[in-house]
Amino acid sequence: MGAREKILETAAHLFSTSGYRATSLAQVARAAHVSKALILWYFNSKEQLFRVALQHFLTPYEIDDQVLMGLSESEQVEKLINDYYDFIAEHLYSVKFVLGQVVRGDENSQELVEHVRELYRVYRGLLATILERGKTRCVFVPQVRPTEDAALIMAALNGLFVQRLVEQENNGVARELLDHFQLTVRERLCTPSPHPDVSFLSLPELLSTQRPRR
Amino acid sequence: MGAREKILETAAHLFSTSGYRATSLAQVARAAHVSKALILWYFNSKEQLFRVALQHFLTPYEIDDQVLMGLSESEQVEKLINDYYDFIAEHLYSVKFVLGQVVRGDENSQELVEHVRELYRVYRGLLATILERGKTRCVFVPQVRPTEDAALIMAALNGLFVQRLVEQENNGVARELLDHFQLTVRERLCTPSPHPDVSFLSLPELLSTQRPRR
DNA sequence: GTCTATATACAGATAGAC
DNA sequence: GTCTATCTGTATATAGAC
Repeated sequence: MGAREKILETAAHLFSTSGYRATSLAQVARAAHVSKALILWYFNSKEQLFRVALQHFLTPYEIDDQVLMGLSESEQVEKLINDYYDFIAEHLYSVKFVLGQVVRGDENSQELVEHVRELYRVYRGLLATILERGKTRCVFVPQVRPTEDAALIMAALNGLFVQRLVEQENNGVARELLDHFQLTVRERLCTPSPHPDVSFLSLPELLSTQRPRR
Repeated sequence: MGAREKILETAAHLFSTSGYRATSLAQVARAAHVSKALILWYFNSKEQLFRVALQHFLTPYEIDDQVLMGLSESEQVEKLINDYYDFIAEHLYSVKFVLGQVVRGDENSQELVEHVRELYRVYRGLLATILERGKTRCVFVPQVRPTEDAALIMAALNGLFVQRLVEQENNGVARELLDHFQLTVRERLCTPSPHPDVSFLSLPELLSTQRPRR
């Protein structure tokens, strides 16, 4: 790996974990085993280094909606939720960083935040579309309000992420909560099966009266 | 207002919006119309100024659970949700700051974050207790899992907050989402009335029937 | 391309006049 | 109490040798 690449990778990592101001060129230089001067030879200023380095963890922030082909609406929702969660878990340090920039309103990363904001909207729109389709196909309950419920699902997911940050929980506990969330979402969205287990709960029966076929 | 007070207020505001490192004593001094030396005469170091200034917006972070007296379990949940949301809306800039510290893991505000973490746990515990009681009293559906559902509700609330930050939405849109969330929570928790009006919206009536005495 | 040496600016903190 | 002047460290950035 060339020195330039090494610098970029190191900078992306340090900026992500410590933020712009808290990361000095000296730190980057030490961690990348180069001199400060070399960094400024490639990138003319700290700010430029920052911008270019951001592309490193901005590129993978793309949505691939091909993978939803052939799944039922409820499976699609389930998959979108899991994927979102997995994505955050996998890119934890950079997501944390972006959140930090959002919170601070740092002017150095306006473009970054805007990009993420856009991805966020796309994701939510995708969810809403699926909810809408599932609703018209009567796979989902008619009370579903696509836009609002999509926003709520996204909010809950973001909240689970924040919860994990605040509580400093390990992934295990958070996973359990996600499973519980998946369950809750299914119960809220999906039309109950024609032969519900009536033994205990009365709600499903109630709703089953207004349930047409697939 | 004395110079000391002026410094404290200015510092609290600047630290809250820009963070510890990004706020210099010179800035504080300029904004408070005093000299740097005076700041260090009152508070011996920048860090100490930071700590003392934090108390300014840490004090109001208390939970008053007396106000829940005389409400039904479902009303209690509703109130807790609204209060949490209102609190965040009201203390937006300091909550943003705390979130920023959590995200960054800043060692200068360990105590602050720990305090908030504790309040968060108490709030969640309170919610869980109410859910538990409502469940045994059959005001809530038996599928309710107090701990998990409380955590989920908190997560959704935090998520709504983050959503608002990311989307830079005005309070109006966020309010609508909160109302939709309240509705969703009620539908999930509350036992349906024995004679639900299935025609369109059954919920408000629903709640009025099952409201027992104190 | 990569380095050392250095310029320049600004941070937090101290000394001491008033 | 409040100030000006100054010290010291560290940050970004430049100059120039190799």
